[in-house]
Amino acid sequence: MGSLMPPFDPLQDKEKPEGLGCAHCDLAELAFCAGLKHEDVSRLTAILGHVQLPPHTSIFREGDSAQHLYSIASGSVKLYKLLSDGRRQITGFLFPGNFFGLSTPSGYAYTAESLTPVSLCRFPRRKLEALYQTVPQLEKRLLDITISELTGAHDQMLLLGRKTAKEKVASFIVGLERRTRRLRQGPAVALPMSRSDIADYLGLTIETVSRVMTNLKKEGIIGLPDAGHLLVKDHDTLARLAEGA
Amino acid sequence: MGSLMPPFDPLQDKEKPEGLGCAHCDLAELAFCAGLKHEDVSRLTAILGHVQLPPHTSIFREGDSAQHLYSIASGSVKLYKLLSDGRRQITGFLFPGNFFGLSTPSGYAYTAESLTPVSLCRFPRRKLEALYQTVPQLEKRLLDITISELTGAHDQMLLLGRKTAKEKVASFIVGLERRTRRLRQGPAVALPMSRSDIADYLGLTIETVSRVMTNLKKEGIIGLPDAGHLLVKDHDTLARLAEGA
DNA sequence: CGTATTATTGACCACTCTCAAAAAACGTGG
DNA sequence: CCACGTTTTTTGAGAGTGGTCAATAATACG
Repeated sequence: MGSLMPPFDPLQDKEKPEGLGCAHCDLAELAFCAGLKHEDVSRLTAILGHVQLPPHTSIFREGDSAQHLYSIASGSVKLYKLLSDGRRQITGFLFPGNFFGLSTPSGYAYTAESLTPVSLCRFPRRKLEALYQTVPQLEKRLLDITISELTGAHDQMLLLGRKTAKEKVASFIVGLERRTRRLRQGPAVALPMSRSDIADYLGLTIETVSRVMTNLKKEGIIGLPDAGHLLVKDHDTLARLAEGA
Repeated sequence: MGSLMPPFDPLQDKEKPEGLGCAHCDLAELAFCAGLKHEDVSRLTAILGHVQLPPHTSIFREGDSAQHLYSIASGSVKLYKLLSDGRRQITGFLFPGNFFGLSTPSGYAYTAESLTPVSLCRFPRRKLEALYQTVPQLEKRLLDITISELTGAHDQMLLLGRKTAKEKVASFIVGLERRTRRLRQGPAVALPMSRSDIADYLGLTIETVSRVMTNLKKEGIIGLPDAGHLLVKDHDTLARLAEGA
């Protein structure tokens, strides 16, 4: 499960200890550097640090005081919240170019954990906030990102509150396919998360997720070449299922 | 159902057609004017318009091109999304001081509708964005508001995906009580929304909401003096239920 | 390979939904 | 102000989707 998100070579980052990078970052147009002038990107580069993490490692926990913001260079990450008895809700799966760690004064609202080996850009919150004055574009960019995340959260609320199991799984696959489109070469969609993660993302059990996946496969809508990969065979039908039509 | 949110007098706004107000707006510390200098508040006042609406009136619809942002002066509002077959998810109930209408380039992500008679401050998006340059505080404020809404959305995802019917209703009551605390005089919490609205907010049916309410009442945790009002009798037990403990 | 973990499949069950009816609240007009 | 019809809420009986518990199969890993 180490090479599920292939487009970025972890070695690339390991070789340049700090400060470098970002110049040849393929993600320029994805990450929140998007649309910044070269000199402003340099200002960002000046304050960020690079972090490498193995899979299944906590990046920060819900309630921790929020010292950093993160952008994913390679690998994937999950965000989740827990109830006291262990029930878990995964609030998002993140991929290269995605941003996370924005918080209220009461600390991070969720736990962040690597799914695969990840390479992260880490921005000290204080320093980033100080940069707002020099690069006001930055704040605009963060607002846009946050609004876009809020919109996604609303979609997920509709999914969790009102969709059937089959519609939930279909929505998950459609969303995953879309969000990882530019990161793939082949037709197979990587599933870096476990069935348990998918279940906790959709408000279902692993058994139900497994049963629905099997049905979709039997109906010829998807293929499951191996655990860890998925093939969208009938995108239209899947999209129609996802919208509950 | 016309006077359920009593602390603000609709007449007050009717008498001053445009432009005035805001100076004696009790909500200064709630709304996004919070912490602005007097002259900056004036700049805001200069671009905003006042809107009065009767209950059960659409303010804007999902997908509409987003021309305005809104702040509630008095009354309450619901936000919701629909599936093609009519299934509905209410994503939020809003009260005086709350802000809504932030959107991505693809338009509003949800429909907004008045629950009671409402008095709104309406900000033209273009003009507000132009003000960012003069009043950078504004953008910071909007970012804070959006992050805070995103945090709330994550809480709601946990509720929708992982809480039982009883825990959902308890969470709803606790949240409503907290969010309307400074707007009440008496001990009774106003319920400006219908059972159907509550059901669509919690991902339940009206029957289940009604049954759970009846149970909570029989257990002496809440009181239901009349439809439209609710009394929290055992706040600790309710809060414990809400957290699933 | 052998062991541990994860995913699938099966049988059964329960929480919540559906359908239906009664009760209460609301609005309207006489 | 009350009678009436309408809408909303409550209550009840029964059903179904998805959950629980358990066993098997597949996969990962040392």
